[in-house]
Amino acid sequence: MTTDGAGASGPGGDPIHIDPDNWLPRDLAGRCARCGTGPELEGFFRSVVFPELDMGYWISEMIRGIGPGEVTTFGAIARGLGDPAAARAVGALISEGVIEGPVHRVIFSDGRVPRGSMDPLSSEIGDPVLIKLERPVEFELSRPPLIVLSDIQKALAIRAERGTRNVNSVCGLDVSYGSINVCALSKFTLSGKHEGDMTTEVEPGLPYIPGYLFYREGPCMIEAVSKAREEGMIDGETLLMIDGNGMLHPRRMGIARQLGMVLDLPTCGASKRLMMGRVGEYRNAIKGISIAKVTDDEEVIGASIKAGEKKAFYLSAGHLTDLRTCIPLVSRMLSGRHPAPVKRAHDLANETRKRSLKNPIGLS
DNA sequence: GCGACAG
DNA sequence: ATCTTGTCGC
Repeated sequence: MTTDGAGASGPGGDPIHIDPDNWLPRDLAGRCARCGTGPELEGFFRSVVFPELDMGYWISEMIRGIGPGEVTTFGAIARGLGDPAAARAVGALISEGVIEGPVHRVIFSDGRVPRGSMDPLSSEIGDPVLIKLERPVEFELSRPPLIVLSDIQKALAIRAERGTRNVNSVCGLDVSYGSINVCALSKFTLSGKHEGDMTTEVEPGLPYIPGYLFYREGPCMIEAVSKAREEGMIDGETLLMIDGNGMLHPRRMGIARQLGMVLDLPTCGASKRLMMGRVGEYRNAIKGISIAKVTDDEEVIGASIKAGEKKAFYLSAGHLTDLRTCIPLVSRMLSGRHPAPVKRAHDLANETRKRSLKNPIGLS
């Protein structure tokens, strides 16, 4: 890693250049495109990509170049990382106190100073009001990590198999976060009968960044699914139903589809909030269920499903399945507003995490 | 006031 | 997602 000392990017100033030679291996997207499927692709993520997901380190290396009297913003750091959508995640990491370096020199883009940074900034700059007049330092990374990660998603989208696979059961999958993090799986038959659960303690990858959910929860879920496979709870014809999106994603590679490709399993996504796209006209389906298409420029990327007058949820195909297959399947197993498998996995993950606070040896 | 980016 | 009192609804 090298930086160009100067830093001050006042009017006409240069951004801080960073050439991270040890952050992420070179040409990860290209390697992903050339990588095989099945265990080989899973191994690529487990041993090459996931160990590199250290956003705290990336941010620390960036802000160590901000000198006394200079400031930058949460948004500038996020842009430097490759996606402005990461601004809140940058703020969250800094407020957690896990970032090394002069974190007090990171302010809001409107000039406000985060709580806790006012005193150290005042002694460096004088009147904090004048901070507004400073031009925040920008960053230019030769290989922005979030660009690398989104390029991997694009590479996967290009090589994605479009066929469908026969399904013999459905398994909901969700993670609950706290002092410990718990991943839960809940298996159901195609007719909606509950068949079993599994929970396991996990470690997340990146913090949550919209569009990159797979890099947060994927490592946890892959770990949990591997375990469930070993125990015979799921096989190649188990449809994984994930709390999130599949095709309903800016790069058509939401967590459900990316996880499905990596694990070579059929997957679909069910989310509570619409991430993108336009909701069409609702049409009545079976048993008081109404359904509308979710489109992005003519392309159908998902469906909005409403049970009765309840709020809708958003279903999208992941890997080895399609909406036409998923919609009837999911419609037959609704539990209130949501599909039973994700609802149960969600509740189970939550309960298990909270229960573990009182009984630290209670995980299965 | 607008836009509003899954968990 | 999590942090949280009392409250509303099936």
